[in-house]
Amino acid sequence: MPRPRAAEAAETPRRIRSAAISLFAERGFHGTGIRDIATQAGVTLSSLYHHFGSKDDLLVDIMFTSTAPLKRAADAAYQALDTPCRRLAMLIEQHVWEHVTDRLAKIVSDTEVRALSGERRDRVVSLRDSYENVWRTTVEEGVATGVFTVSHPKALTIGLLEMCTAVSHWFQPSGDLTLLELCHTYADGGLALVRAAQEDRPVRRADLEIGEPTRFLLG
Amino acid sequence: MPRPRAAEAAETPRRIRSAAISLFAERGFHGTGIRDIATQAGVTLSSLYHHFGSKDDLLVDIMFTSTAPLKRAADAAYQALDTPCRRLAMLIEQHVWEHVTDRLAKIVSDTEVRALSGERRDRVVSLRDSYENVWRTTVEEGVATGVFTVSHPKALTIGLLEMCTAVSHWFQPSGDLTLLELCHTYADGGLALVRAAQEDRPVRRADLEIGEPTRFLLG
DNA sequence: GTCTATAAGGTGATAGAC
DNA sequence: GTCTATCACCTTATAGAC
Repeated sequence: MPRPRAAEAAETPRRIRSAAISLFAERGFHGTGIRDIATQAGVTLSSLYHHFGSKDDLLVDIMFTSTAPLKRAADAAYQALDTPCRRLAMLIEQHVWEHVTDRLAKIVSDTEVRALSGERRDRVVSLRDSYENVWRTTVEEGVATGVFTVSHPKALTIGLLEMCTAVSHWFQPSGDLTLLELCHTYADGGLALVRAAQEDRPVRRADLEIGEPTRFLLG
Repeated sequence: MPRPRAAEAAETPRRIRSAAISLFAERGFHGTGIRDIATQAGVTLSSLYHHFGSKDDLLVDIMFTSTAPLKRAADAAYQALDTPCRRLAMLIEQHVWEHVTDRLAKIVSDTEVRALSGERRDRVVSLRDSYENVWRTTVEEGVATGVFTVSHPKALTIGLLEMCTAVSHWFQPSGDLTLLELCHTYADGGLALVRAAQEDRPVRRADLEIGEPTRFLLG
């Protein structure tokens, strides 16, 4: 018994998208030819253009397909959990989890925004901003209630986000460190980070008397 | 009185390098044409090829010129300071300082390694590894002496490094937050991070009962 | 050291048959 | 929906005069 035609038809764009993701992640958007994608997907050039209007459209499609689930999960977690600590921990763990399980698409989403321009770029940036706003809101509410103590919340929040994003570039699960352990470790790290200005913290920069950062840089 | 000829001659490659840095940072290596660089530097195409053997050579030159001072400063700081806390704080502050004051070259160094291959790539990666080894060694010594308490040192060290690297992409000095304050804030953040598994830390992931990261992701 | 001119091949995208 | 063939352009790099 043959598969339904609709399922067969939907298979081709999926293969094209998958081929584009791995090539864009490895060589970059401008480093990848439209022919390379077609070849790796096992279709001809014209077939590719039948499913995607342009190379730019293909990139936008990849970015939305990659970012939208993360935004949905962030909204769901924010709604379901009830304290800044719980929300931030879950945001961190979801972000890390997705950036490992869907790592190639995440690399493309996080490095190739600059390849877009105009309205296409605006839509992608807008979705990413709405996702990051969940993080920012969570941190701000933690600072407002006093459970987070950090001297410059915005700076550390974006730093924390980038730290979690970067797992796409280096992490490989092993016996030493599974993906789940990585998520837990980064959640604890993030919670420590947003309390970095706690008064009674034992090790603080100001007590070290190390001078300023330019001390070994100039000359 | 005219300038010395040597200084005039050395000015042209400097202008070429500067033009290439800003274009590679903005559009990426493959998104930048060799003609764009020549035009922005105010020289002809052949003049560019007289100073740099190829587009790849130009990229390698940029990466070495950008990374070498950071490695030198890291070695100097490691030698001059005497505890893991002091060394790590200074490594963080130097890294952040350089990634802001020389931000375009750092963006190129950090995102375009994939554009290289073969021996050129090996040399660049080798220099970067030797720099990161100073960080790794510092964290390991802190763990060995017990002043750093972190469940997975490698994972948090590379995360911390990426967090500091990312300042190139977003930070702009302002009245709210100067570059020096950013350096200090990140040093304190880093010190909090490498003590994230401290037994008596008040807010810990395990106490939050939030479930696992897939809770809001599947379905 | 810098120039003009050009080689040699890759690029995104389309036309039109089947 | 998929194919072959092709257009118009852009790319890195080099040749050879001055």
